[in-house]
Amino acid sequence: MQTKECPEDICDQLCEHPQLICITKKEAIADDDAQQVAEIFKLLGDTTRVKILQLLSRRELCVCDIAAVIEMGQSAVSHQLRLLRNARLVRYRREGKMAWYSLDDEHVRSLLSQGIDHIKHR
Amino acid sequence: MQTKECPEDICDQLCEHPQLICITKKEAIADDDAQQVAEIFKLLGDTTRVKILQLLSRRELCVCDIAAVIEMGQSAVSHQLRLLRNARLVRYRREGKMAWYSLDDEHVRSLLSQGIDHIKHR
DNA sequence: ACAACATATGAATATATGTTCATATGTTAA
DNA sequence: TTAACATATGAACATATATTCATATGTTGT
Repeated sequence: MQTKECPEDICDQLCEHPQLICITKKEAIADDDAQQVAEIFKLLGDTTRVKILQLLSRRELCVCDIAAVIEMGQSAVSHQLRLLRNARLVRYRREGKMAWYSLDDEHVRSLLSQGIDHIKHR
Repeated sequence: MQTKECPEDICDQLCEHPQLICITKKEAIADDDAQQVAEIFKLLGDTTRVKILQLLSRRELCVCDIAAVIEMGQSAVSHQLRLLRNARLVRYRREGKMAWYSLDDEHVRSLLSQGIDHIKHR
């Protein structure tokens, strides 16, 4: 982001419009923020993870039940759960041999349901 | 999704809990829907595209100005704009040599700003 | 028609990502 | 302790994706 004043826009001949660029740069999201935002959406940007998160948004489930419902291998599910866990989108608790997972991020619940709404209405 | 009744849950010995799985399957998102939802989030799940969409959410811009602001090559920007265009997240109009792009999806504007909020508050 | 320009696009490349397989870890019941 | 089980994880593989380079397309002004 810039802090200096924007020069007059000499342009209309040039493709790059200095003043417009200058103003726009000030409003631009910081690199680091953009990366973090992308990181969250990337996690929501996979069919398997969408399915898992949608299930977990309704109820707590153990790994093998998730695998059974979405019809994928235990290992694949476990790998995906690790990504979601690391990003703190889901939490889990151990109960004996089993691990019960649930959604741990209300923002994500909301983003997900908006995403689902989005595809329903168009 | 299932339509048949759920059997009694015999479980607690088994890992897979038949009744729970059955109920959960009925609530699960359809494969095709999950894929479409993931598709949208996938588009939001890249740093470059987040930057582009955030700029376009504020004002219409031409390709080379976008490139100047986010400091990337014209070609890279153009390729990304094509993805966004194909998914109808952005629209563009021609004005002579230039192409002016703007955001074309209010859901996406909302998702994006929620995503940005999300990383700000935590 | 030609040169200069803005944008688009195909091909190539490097990197990231998702799934599978084999196996490790840790718990329970006998 | 051992067997059975639920889950986690490393390695390997196949596929997807983002960027760059070179070049094509289409417009404007001379």
